[in-house]
Amino acid sequence: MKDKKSTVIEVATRLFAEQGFDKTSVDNICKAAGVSKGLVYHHFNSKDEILQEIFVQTTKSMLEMNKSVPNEPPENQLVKLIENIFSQLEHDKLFFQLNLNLMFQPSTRKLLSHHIKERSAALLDSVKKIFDGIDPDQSTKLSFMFIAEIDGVSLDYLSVYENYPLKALKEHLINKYKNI
Amino acid sequence: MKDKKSTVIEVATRLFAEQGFDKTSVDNICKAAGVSKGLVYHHFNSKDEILQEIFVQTTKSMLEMNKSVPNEPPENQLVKLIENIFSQLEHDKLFFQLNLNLMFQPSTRKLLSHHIKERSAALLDSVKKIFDGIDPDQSTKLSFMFIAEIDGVSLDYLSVYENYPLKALKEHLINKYKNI
Amino acid sequence: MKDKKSTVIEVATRLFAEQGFDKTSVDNICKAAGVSKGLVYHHFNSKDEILQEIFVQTTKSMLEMNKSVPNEPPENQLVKLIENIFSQLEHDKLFFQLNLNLMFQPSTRKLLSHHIKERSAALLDSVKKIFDGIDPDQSTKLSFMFIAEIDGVSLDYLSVYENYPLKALKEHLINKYKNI
Amino acid sequence: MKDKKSTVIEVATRLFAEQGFDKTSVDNICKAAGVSKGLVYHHFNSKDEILQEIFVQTTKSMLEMNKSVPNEPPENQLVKLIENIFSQLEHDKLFFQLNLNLMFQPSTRKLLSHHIKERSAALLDSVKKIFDGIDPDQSTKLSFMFIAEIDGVSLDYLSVYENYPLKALKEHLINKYKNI
DNA sequence: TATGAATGAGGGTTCATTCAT
DNA sequence: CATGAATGAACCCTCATTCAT
Repeated sequence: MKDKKSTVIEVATRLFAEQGFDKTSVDNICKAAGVSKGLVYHHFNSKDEILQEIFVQTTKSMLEMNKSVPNEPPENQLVKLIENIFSQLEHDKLFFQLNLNLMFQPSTRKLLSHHIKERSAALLDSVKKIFDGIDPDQSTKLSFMFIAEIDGVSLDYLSVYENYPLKALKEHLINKYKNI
Repeated sequence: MKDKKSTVIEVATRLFAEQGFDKTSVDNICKAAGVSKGLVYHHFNSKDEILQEIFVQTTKSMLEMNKSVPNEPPENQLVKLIENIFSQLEHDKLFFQLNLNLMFQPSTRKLLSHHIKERSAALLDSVKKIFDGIDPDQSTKLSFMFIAEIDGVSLDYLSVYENYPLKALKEHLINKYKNI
Repeated sequence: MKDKKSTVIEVATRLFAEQGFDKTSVDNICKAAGVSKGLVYHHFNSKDEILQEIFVQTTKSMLEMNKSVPNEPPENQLVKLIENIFSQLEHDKLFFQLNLNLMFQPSTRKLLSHHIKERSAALLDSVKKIFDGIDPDQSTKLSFMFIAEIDGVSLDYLSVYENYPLKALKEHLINKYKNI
Repeated sequence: MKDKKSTVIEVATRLFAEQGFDKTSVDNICKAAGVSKGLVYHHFNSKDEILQEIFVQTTKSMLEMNKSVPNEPPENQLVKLIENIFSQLEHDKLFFQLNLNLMFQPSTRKLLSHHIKERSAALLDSVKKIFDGIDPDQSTKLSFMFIAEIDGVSLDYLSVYENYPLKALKEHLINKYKNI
């Protein structure tokens, strides 16, 4: 049988993604997870702490996903990275949506500010390593631009436009970066 | 003396931006605006309605800001649009932050979904009109890409990275689009 | 009809006296006072604040009770004071019991520490003024002794011994002080 | 190594004295004592039972402290008793404070009512035996007065006045009783 | 003896909303 | 237009106690 603490984390992650952190009560989580309130507060000191644990786990899996393959030429790494991200985008919308709303909602932002900084720096670093192999002089600017493109597409796809031409934009970006 | 209803809207806008919609109570608004609860509920049927009125106003001023100048060549229009947006980004961070968190927080998203769709369509339309003058075959894709770039930069600048190289990215985009 | 805020204060005073502060829930108070929780929190910021308001009121009425009559000889003042206090002791046990448990229970002590200091100083001052008219050199010591006797009798009568010989001790003290 | 049950008693005594019975959770005790909840509930049936055991122990040591020396003249016994109590008062404030708040807080009062009666009667009895040797006709009244003086001084010293003239009052009482 | 996961009732507090004035 | 008292449901959290291991 699965660890109850893990169950709580899983359920909470889903509910936070679907309804938002503030609109998800601890009671919601308990009922959805089939556990008592006491159990939740036995494993976590507060609702905030549940969120923080989720964010840290999420960061780990994002970094895992973006791990570059150092032996390949940088252009290939970029292409693979793009393919990776777009594939995830399609298959785990909720996961990305959660991260967007955690980062932009003032209440959760404050709560996670330290973790957000760490994660962002790590992601930038990982992209910059690739661009250092392409154009060291402009690698910072290019990295920020690359990240902005990814973030912008994600945002528009996930939260703005229905019928978003995700595939077309993926091809567009792959074409742009494979011959950069 | 200023209209009390307008005062409420102004104060609510600021508080929603600073603290988030859910964490701002009607009482907060009343105290900050120096009016009574009765007054607020005389002008608005609910807290949700305050938010909707804010969103509609915000949409108007965003469209105003993005209004193209039809007589100029499309490249110039793009450049002017970019300059416009980046200038606003710098001078009214709170305004953009509010829009980000309203759109990505599930609770407010639902509330505003109709208005969000309208606004997004209008913005897309206004950009697409310009790209139609450049490359009608790809204007949709190019418009989405353009919007993604703007949105991504905004998002990273406003909510992710401290010391974001906003100016460098502005120049980068202007260079990209002025000779497209 | 009586002010609901006053009703809450009255009911809370009684319940705190009967059950203790910690064992009296806000819900208890609401039900006993026939008001809603919202009403209580509309008038008081917290349960603690209710207690503080009660303590301040109590202090006022204690000082009122101990007000000396400056034109009389000090011995008479002492006798009147003793008679006053013993009469109150008999007729308002709950009132004194409340004050005892508020002052000795660590949680309420902390909460009220400032008010407790003020009250104690005021009471001491009021007694010392009388003893200054009897023996200025020893007035401090005599005041503390007098207060200790009163406090000790109160305490033993209210909270220790059933069948306490309150009258006999009153006579004893009156005899002691009328010819001091 | 010390008995774990004794450790629990010691820790609980300290915490009850510092924070009050109601504000001390079983979990507080467990953590401070370095034992598990299961262990505590193995040795005690309930939190209340811990308190009762503490009170009984406390009573024993109080009676021990007040034990009179029958062969001496009663005046000397009184003086020795006063010196004993004041010495304890100075050196173990927490111990006395605990007893005060246990006796005056309604919730703990009820719980301990039987033990409180027993203790009080025993103390009165032990004092009365001395006064019987001085003035059998008035020994009851004198005993209650004596106890009231001691209790009043303790109460004011422990819980009311900072900078209490404890020594002066001790001398005052010793002078009063040594030539009674 | 000893652990700590698990329960569930109840605690203090917040808040959108209503309504008499 | 304007006030603010009043409601009641919901929220986060605490805690004495139980029990499988």
